[in-house]
Amino acid sequence: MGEPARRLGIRDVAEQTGLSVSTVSRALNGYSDVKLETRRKVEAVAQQLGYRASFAASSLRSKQTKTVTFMVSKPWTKFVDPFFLILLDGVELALQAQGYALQIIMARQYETEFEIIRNSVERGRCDGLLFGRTRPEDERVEWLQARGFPFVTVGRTDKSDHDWVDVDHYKIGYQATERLIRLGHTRIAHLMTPLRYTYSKHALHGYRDALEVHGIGHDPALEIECYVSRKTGADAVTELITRGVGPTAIFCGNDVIALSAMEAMHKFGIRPGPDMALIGCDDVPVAAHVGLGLTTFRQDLDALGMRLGRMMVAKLNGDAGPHQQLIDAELILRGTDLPQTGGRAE
Amino acid sequence: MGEPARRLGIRDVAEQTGLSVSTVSRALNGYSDVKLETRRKVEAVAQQLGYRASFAASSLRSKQTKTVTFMVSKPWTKFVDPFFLILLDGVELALQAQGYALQIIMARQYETEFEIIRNSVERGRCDGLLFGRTRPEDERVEWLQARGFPFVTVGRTDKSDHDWVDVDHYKIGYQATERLIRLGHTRIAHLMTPLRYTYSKHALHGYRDALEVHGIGHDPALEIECYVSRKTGADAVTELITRGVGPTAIFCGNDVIALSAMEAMHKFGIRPGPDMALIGCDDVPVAAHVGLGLTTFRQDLDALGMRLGRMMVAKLNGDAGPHQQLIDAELILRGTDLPQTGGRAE
DNA sequence: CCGTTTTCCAAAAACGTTTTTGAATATGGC
DNA sequence: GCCATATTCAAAAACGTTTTTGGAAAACGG
Repeated sequence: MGEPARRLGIRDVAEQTGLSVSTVSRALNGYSDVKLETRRKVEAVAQQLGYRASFAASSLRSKQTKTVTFMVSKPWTKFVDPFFLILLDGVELALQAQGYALQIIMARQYETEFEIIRNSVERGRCDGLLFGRTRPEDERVEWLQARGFPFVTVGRTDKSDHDWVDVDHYKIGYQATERLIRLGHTRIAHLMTPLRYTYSKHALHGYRDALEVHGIGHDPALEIECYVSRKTGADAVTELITRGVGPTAIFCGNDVIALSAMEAMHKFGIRPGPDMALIGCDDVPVAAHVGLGLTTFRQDLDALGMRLGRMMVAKLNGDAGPHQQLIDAELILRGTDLPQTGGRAE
Repeated sequence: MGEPARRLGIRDVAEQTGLSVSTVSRALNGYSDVKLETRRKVEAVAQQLGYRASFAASSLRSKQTKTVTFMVSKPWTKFVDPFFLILLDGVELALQAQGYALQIIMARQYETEFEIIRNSVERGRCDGLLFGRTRPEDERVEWLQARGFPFVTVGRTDKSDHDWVDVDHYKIGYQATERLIRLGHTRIAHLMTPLRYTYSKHALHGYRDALEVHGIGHDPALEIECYVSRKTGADAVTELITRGVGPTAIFCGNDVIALSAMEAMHKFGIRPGPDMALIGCDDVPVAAHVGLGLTTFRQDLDALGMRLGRMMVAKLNGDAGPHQQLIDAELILRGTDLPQTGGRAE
């Protein structure tokens, strides 16, 4: 028999405070043309009533959502790559400091990513977009650029005129390979992350350049592309062993591949480290605790995330750009980067 | 000098098709009072123009967002617990099938969770809410119940009249403990997840009940609460060893704790398994590959997620409920659940 | 062939804000 | 004391949809 439970609206605050709706709105949104005393009263009443502006209404009228969407891709979430998660933390921090909210959305597969982006952008569900796993020719980037919608990517593309942050995978590939060469290795395999991603190519170039600089030619049989499920690091190791192409060291594109590779080595009775040097990338939590400790590269993801967030905010505030940031990874020496022994069985 | 680039609106579709705005809306939303031929034409034009309804406008008018928010807590994202991530996959699948979108939002700490929920609900940013890490007395649950806002939790509270899905941690605790007792152990420690969470208490009860049923009293010195950073599983093991309370087996509330415990054991020269039986919970990806293989419990998270999603949809569709689902975990026997040897040094 | 129902569409109201515009009052300079 | 300006607020328009309401034309029943 009661009221039909209307939504608590700005009108209620206006009535309760004896002011007009417009004044209440301006008071709550921090405009300067409202007396301090009035603002106080409005805030008090709003607080007491528990009023908050309807998101739909305010974003319809003001044409901004004060929200940034980060799109994550499924393959990574499945195999629980900490990469994006830790990144998100920094992003959120940076956005929040400027009054923006972060909202995360999952994409089941690459084909749907584009659709998700279109939907988010065309329906006006966010003011800016963040995503990773960029490809050299990335249709998402092209579409967003054409529309002039604000976005920052984690990773580069072939186009250079958009905002991005990225880890210097070229340097990682170069440093890892050089480290292994210095340890006396000459037959160094590279278990690559999927080459469709730009960063995989960067790592590959670093790897090849390091070999070349030291007078070692690269051998296609030692370069194997790995995937999350189809062909894992273990599969690649099996391939290397059974084919007898005889590497004595392996540089893996990421730790998941390295971990998987280590597992296969155990099956073959090969000790990661002493029998087969190994360097990974990402420094996943278990890397330090597996076997002798996996030598790998650590990235300051918190910093990367913060930069990502700040770049987004800058763009949203009208800063033209393009802003681009390349950050270095740090080589974490542990137990698996051992010298070439030569005295191995076989 | 061109047009000021107005947003593409439903009006444009109406003009292009020669119909009224209302008819276009009804056509696009699948109402039955529009001729098939007309609907086709509208859809074609909308498609061609690339029109999509403004989210703000449509949700303002229709009072629904067709969106469900899942709130994840930071501690878990930091330590990259795959738990919620895999869960999310199932949730998304179930929601999407019913035309709902899933949006994820991070909470930096528990204090902000409540604020985030209030903001999402009061500003009308979503139609339903999903979250985990429930506590026996959970203010989030109470507040949402009082407001009558649709939500489903992952985990139970002391109130029984709301929707939830949960893993039967009582049974896990009971089974793990019983397994260790059957192996001859009588001094069985329990490294607990934080007791503020309901599920930790369930596991503890299962542990204690199993002991009691087999005539073993529980020893407070063997029950140690572990946290993600402050007091880890390693710290707890150190405490157990240095205090000399002499357990021969440990049941850990989750695998992260177990992994950390194993690390400490190595420091003490204790072999997980032979010297100290160990059972974890969650079956994180590395569990199978660490040492002898960690014996643990696997939960069908995909199924749990799907149920969670379907429950949410049911609630959104007006199904009264309450719906509650308890799912069993499966004991995965690997290498660390070994019999009591008795012949250990000291 | 007339009255009734069904089918299909359009006009207008409504959603809850923010922004624009304007106006009353207070303040300042001289 | 008067004009110009600053301060503070209110009325009304606008945002882009969906929903409500109504009405014309078509189909139907007898």
